[in-house]
Amino acid sequence: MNIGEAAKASGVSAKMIRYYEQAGLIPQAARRDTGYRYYGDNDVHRLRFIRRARDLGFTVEQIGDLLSLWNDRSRASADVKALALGHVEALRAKVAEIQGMIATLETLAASCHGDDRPDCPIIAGLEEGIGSPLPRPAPRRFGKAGVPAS
Amino acid sequence: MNIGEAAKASGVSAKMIRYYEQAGLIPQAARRDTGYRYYGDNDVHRLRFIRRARDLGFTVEQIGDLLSLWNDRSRASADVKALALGHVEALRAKVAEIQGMIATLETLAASCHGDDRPDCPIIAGLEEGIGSPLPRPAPRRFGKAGVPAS
DNA sequence: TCTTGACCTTACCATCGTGGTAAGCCCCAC
DNA sequence: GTGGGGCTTACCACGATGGTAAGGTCAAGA
Repeated sequence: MNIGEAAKASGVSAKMIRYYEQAGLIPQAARRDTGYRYYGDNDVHRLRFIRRARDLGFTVEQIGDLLSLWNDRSRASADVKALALGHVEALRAKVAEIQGMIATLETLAASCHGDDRPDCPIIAGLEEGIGSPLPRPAPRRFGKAGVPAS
Repeated sequence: MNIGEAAKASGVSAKMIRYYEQAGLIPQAARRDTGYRYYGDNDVHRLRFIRRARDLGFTVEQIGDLLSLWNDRSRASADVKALALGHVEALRAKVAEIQGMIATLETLAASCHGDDRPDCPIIAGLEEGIGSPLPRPAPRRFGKAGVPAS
């Protein structure tokens, strides 16, 4: 099948299929005489795997590792589990970070009467520094690759 | 003071100060004869405000709105509160999304014995589709601008 | 006075995953 | 044979941030 059909069958856009190929996540697709890529069921299977891993928040790089593990029929399941649990830890850290933001915002919002009057503790909180004067530059351990945007 | 001092005083890197200026978040800085930008205490105050808003996960665009509200001494506190609570909603959605990922991963990991043997339900889950066959393209309502990377 | 090093300037490039666009070729159905 | 849709590559864009390079400036010390 052509790339469009593979896209429909796998849930990965044609655009992203080309990107994954270029990124080395999937092998170079076979080509027809015209230059069109063509795909078989195996390829779609692999793409679906990738799609699901993305839905679970793995980065493209991590998916590369997962694919290696998938293809290595003799690897220990412990290796896979370690990768998965490591990712869970990263996700949890992200959640904690966001929940900290939520808590601060809710505290501020709770003390804001939210009516016609102009004075507002939310603005004041941003001005003055909420709890600590400057929460310090944030370790940013999960920057960029932490969790995909969507 | 020069940009470096303003950066230290505000917790915003010189790089980002220039970026915020270019993005219209802060007005064009005054310049010395040499072309050096210089800043006063007001500017640092504004930068600190921005810094804290970023720490709370507001996007640069939203911070623009916040700054407008800050500068508009006659706006209703309700306007600020609405912005803040809207953001809280977006953050909560993000948390829910990530927690869904965590739940799935933990379910998979729990059923993986995690020893030397190669068979692994985590890989199988990615292959077969975890719960629903294809979780469907994800509404992606909070893409890009949802929550900053770090 | 000259030098040195720290600071400033602008203009680029990279990240990460995704979407868009444009120019041009290909294929199938009518 | 023609039209519309699919395919190709090669670009640009996003958002927020960091990096680098090439060049101007400033202040302190020799």
